[in-house]
Amino acid sequence: MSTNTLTEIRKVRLGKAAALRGLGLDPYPSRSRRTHYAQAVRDDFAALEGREVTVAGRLMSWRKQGALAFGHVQDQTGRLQLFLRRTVVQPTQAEGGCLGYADLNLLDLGDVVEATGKVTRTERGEISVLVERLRLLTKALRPLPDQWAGLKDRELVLRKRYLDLILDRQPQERFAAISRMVAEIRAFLNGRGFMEFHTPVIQPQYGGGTAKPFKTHVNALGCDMYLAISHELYLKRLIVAGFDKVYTIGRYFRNEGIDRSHHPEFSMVETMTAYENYEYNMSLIEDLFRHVAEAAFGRTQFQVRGHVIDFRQPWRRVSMAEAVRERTGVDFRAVATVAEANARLAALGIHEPQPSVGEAMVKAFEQVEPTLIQPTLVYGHPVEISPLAKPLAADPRFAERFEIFIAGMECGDNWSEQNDPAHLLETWRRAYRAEERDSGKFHTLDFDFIEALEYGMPPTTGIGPGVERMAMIFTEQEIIDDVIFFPMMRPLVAPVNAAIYGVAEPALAPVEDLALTVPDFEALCREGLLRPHARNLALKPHVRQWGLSEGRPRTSVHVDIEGFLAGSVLRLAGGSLPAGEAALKPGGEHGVAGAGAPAGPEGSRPESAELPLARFLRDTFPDCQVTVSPATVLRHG
RNA sequence: GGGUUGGUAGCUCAGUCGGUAGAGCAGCGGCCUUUUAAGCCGUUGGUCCUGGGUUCGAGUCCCAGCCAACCCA
Repeated sequence: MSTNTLTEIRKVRLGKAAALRGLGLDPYPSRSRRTHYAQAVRDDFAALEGREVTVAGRLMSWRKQGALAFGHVQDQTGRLQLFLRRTVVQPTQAEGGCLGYADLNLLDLGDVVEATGKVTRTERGEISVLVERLRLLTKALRPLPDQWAGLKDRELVLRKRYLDLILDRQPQERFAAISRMVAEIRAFLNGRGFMEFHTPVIQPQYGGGTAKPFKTHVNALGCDMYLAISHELYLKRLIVAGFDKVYTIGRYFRNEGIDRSHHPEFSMVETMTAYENYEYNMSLIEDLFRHVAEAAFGRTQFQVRGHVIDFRQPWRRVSMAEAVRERTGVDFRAVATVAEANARLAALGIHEPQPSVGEAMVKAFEQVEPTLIQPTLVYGHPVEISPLAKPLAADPRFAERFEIFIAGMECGDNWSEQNDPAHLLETWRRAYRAEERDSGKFHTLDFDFIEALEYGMPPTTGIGPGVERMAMIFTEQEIIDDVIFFPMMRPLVAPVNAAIYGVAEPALAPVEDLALTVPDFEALCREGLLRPHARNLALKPHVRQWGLSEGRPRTSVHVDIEGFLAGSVLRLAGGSLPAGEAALKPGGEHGVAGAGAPAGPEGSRPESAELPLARFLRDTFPDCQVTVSPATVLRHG
């Protein structure tokens, strides 16, 4: 049989799965009886030699030598050799699900197997399991990439990260380390008395930062919302509520550029501590990094961008003004006017005039950043760029705010929170311009938050180190995609998969909900404002019933129309009706449920009757072929 | 945003001056009682990213596009 294209390989393997079923073996049984990990067998060989163990994992190598066979299983801890003798392996038998030596050709590399047998050492000295019972746990339908070469295609590594990890130990260890790192962050904060809370990812206002948000729509509420660009306003509400030390490991979404150190979706550890100020946080962040280094990685020195960074030393603390003065010779504290500040900037070779002295200093500071190699805390940012921070008592032109720099990278932004509601409102009002609402340049006006502050938030301070930045430092990676397991990429259906799965075109885009009702939709069509995109329209009615257990059954109905919108599905709302009424309305004037009165018992498929909407479409767009699927009925509650 | 590079079999890669598309691994068939770059022999397998163009003839040259990476801002 000719087998080489992926399609053919897949067919052969499906055939093997069928053959296994023919032998009474389930190619996808429900569980394993593993007793030992590979690593444990190797580590405890002295104690385990001659004793029976069961190991399980992916079959990674396979060498048959007549009546002998050798292979390796790989589990989370590593690989272990399987040693098979024809005379020792139990023959195929349905009960127990054992696969015998005669049927080993039904196994493929990449299958997940379980092997039971005595721990032994082969003549060449490799610790092995002399297999007595072999079970297939999962049949793999696709071949693994070449193991010797590994996955080289960077695009494939990113798109199919799981393959890279099967083949390569290094990224496997890296991502495990990142997981440990996050666990240690939690352990550290919990140990300091912090409480972890969830804050909303979908927010009506994207407050707490300046960045372009992702916009989304909440159907149930009929309004637009934003994915979080920050979580601090919610943490502060928790402080108002009376918790003194809170944190979240938040998911952040910023609709901005992607490069080697920025990703639209990322995470930060964000804390809020009441009754303390930024100086508390300087110590907290230092201790946090030191704890993570030692507890999750067992060392304090790391290679970052060609520098050896040592987290054991106390971190340097310097004011931004002083750091700029040291590096450039310009002391912006002594600069009185914007004109003078911009002249100083120009002298430094920066020909981008800034609107304030403070912002000019920040611009000049950009020259300093790359020189901050060992962990450095830079405090005293200009208040102009610190609308949520408190001014320094000693010099109100600067804020109680600090940033962390490591190997020239900014690794966290932190401050004493502005808790004067009148002052904050004033600041926001000054900066806010409605027409630039979604530009990402200004804080939004979150009156609900101001209101919370007006009840009084104690003095509060927070830190916000980026999880990915920390991961890059501690795992010594320079590209953010190497610490994000699933980096964001354009969706892609490979042609070979399109063929295998019978996808003619890229899958339809997610449902486009215009929040239109059927009558509105029909009216718009009649007026010629809406026209179908394609000739073939497929109507799919959906009936959803809920509230049955509460004795208040409700029914909502909607129709998806494929082909009406280019590349997406149009969903028409049918509203909600008391149960029964919808069911009893076949062909009711606009009742889409008429397509399939949900009268049958649960799970039954109602007959598809003529749908008024379908008739309308046929009448209005005579060129179109209109097909109606049976209604899908969903019941819950 | 700019520049550079890449996309050929499931994977890793060759492909000369424009002349019928190649290898290794995986797969398939056979052999084999101690293997470890994965035993030995045989064998199969292609949307050369897509679409145009030039040409008797395009993986190769030209144009446009798609996807990605790397570097710079």
